Amino acid sequence: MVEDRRLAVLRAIVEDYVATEEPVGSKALVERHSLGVSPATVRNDMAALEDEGFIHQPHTSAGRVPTDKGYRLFVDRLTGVKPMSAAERRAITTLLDGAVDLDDVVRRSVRLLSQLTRQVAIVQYPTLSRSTVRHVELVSLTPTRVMVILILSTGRVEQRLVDLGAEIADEQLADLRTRVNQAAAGERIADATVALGRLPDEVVPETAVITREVVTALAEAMSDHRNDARVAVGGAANLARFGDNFDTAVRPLLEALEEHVVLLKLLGEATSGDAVTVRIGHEGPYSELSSTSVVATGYGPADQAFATLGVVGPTRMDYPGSMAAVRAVARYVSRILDEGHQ
Amino acid sequence: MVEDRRLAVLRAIVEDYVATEEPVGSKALVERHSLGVSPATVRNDMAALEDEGFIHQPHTSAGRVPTDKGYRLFVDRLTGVKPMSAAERRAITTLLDGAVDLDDVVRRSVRLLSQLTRQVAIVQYPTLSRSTVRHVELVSLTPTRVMVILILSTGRVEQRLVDLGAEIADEQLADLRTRVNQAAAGERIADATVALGRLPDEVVPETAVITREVVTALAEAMSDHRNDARVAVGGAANLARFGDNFDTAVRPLLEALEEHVVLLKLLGEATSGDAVTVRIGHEGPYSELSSTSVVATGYGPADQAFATLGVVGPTRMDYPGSMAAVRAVARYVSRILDEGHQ
DNA sequence: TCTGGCACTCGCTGAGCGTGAGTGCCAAGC
DNA sequence: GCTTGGCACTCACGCTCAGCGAGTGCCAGA
Repeated sequence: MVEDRRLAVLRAIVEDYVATEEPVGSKALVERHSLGVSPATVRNDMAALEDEGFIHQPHTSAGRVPTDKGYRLFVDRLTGVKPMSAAERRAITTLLDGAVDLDDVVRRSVRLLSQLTRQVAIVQYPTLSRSTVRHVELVSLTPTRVMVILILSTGRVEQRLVDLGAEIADEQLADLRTRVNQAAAGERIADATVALGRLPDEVVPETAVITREVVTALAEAMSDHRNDARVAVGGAANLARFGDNFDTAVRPLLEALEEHVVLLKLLGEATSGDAVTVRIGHEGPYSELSSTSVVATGYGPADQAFATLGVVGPTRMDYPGSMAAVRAVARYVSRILDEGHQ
Repeated sequence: MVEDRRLAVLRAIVEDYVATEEPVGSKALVERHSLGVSPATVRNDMAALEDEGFIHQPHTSAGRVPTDKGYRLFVDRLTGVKPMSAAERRAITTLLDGAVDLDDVVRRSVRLLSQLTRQVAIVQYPTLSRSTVRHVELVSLTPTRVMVILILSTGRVEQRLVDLGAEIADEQLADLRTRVNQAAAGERIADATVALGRLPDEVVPETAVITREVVTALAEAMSDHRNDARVAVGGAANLARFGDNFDTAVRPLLEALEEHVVLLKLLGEATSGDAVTVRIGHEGPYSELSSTSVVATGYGPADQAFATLGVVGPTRMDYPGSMAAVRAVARYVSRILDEGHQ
């Protein structure tokens, strides 16, 4: 009844405001939407919505603008699942199927997401917690420095440069390589770390120190810490589209994009499980980003720990469209990872 | 004499304009610089400089602004080598010495450059033309898909996902791995490509197809094509500092930053050898970037093909400072790569 | 509960005006 | 032959102010 119409009015306000970027008035509203009532009625509803804090008037003789609370209600109760168009589906499949490796999947996903949503896209590199060690390679760069390369069953590769502090002969290195691989190959990360931890005690004392250095580097590479910290960002050029409020919106976001740790926090806190989550304006932890929203979700092969991906944009954004795009890309990427992981 | 003073006036104009971002007038000029002449004289010089096209007047009754030609003269004849401060040197060494691998060196360099110059920094990943193959790893993901991982002597790692089109047994894969490594390990890229090319003819016919797929992927990974196309970008937040002329300067640059191919062209054309090169405004190939300049240089271990790094910013930028920073970072990175390469 | 009418608010726009930084030119001086 | 002080001139910028119009709140009647 009345309550329903009020929600319809709110929805109409959000939609119009997102489309026009201008405060929307009662008259324009009835013209553009078939609400079946007069502007006066809409005005009453607007007054009520404003009392409840869903919309806000920039100044007396202006139209209304949704508040964060208004967007929240819109997102929670007023948006259905917006299906992707055929062209969009095609874009997703063709672009992502061409990926040659894991990094490429991530890079392409970022590009895809930013193009679909015309927002800034952020994709976290998948964590590797459940994967197993495929191979460890030790490459001698100088007599005292070794590059440790860890290859995982997912195809993910981690590298570490190790300064041994002492010279190592080629045979020693070969022996060490064999031992490390015997201990770690085929094992899950966690198990491999344990097995490797025992290695220094098993070798002849002279090489114990060197072994320890290598094992430490491997352990570090395996702790997904640094992996967690890696994100790909794309579509920053889309920021150009909201050229107004440059200082309040664009600048802080541009700064945040440089700080990958901040981005991860942004993505991480917005996400729970594999549902698409939306965080609107001030709901986030950063006051400087109070006029930006985050739409994010977890993704990953079914049996693996989640990574997250999503988009960041102005609170005045196309939530249904962004949510649909984020969901679709996450699903498709998950499927690719699932295949790759068998 | 007169000519000398005119150049001094040009230098003063450039310096003041870079500092204040405002057209500079004759009076302000004599106040801030000890030119030893009166404003009237400076005005005469300015008129001459304007006739020659080195400076320009936005409108009558305004001060003068350097033209691209003026900046060019400034860069070519009026800037000495500006030494880095002790603090800056320290920043370079401490930040770069902490790098764990090649990718990390690049990432840190970008960060460093953008912080030193307060501009957008771009670093191309080093090419690998002269390096040798250290190891090739084949990881079976599904019965018909294999991840090919190429490890080079520089520590660089390339991955390719290969769809074999047919199933491959574990023993077959192990055999193939051995053969590939026997053919390629220790060889230079070019030689390895040749040796690998012969492989499909040497194996039993049943595995020839599969072998060919793998070899093709390796050859692709070794051609430095995709490597060349990789760049790291940082400091986009610095764009926020020139909030004026958002549309003419910030937006096109932001868009260019997304297009790594464009960036490479930008860097590449600006660079020749290991000298720091400056390209100013319209001198570049992109008309949209006519109000930005590029300061770039080649870098890399002495015996290797060059990669490039540099900064991009408004034509109104601190050229001496940027050139010094670019030169210093390039040198230090080259040294690190030299060590790593022994 | 909805609607039409009406008075009111107030940001936006554009015109008009004063101010001052900066110029170009000229005649006198070193 | 440069350099300099003086002087008239130009013109962007900032300010004020009035008119416009979109939009509102309220009220009385359907």
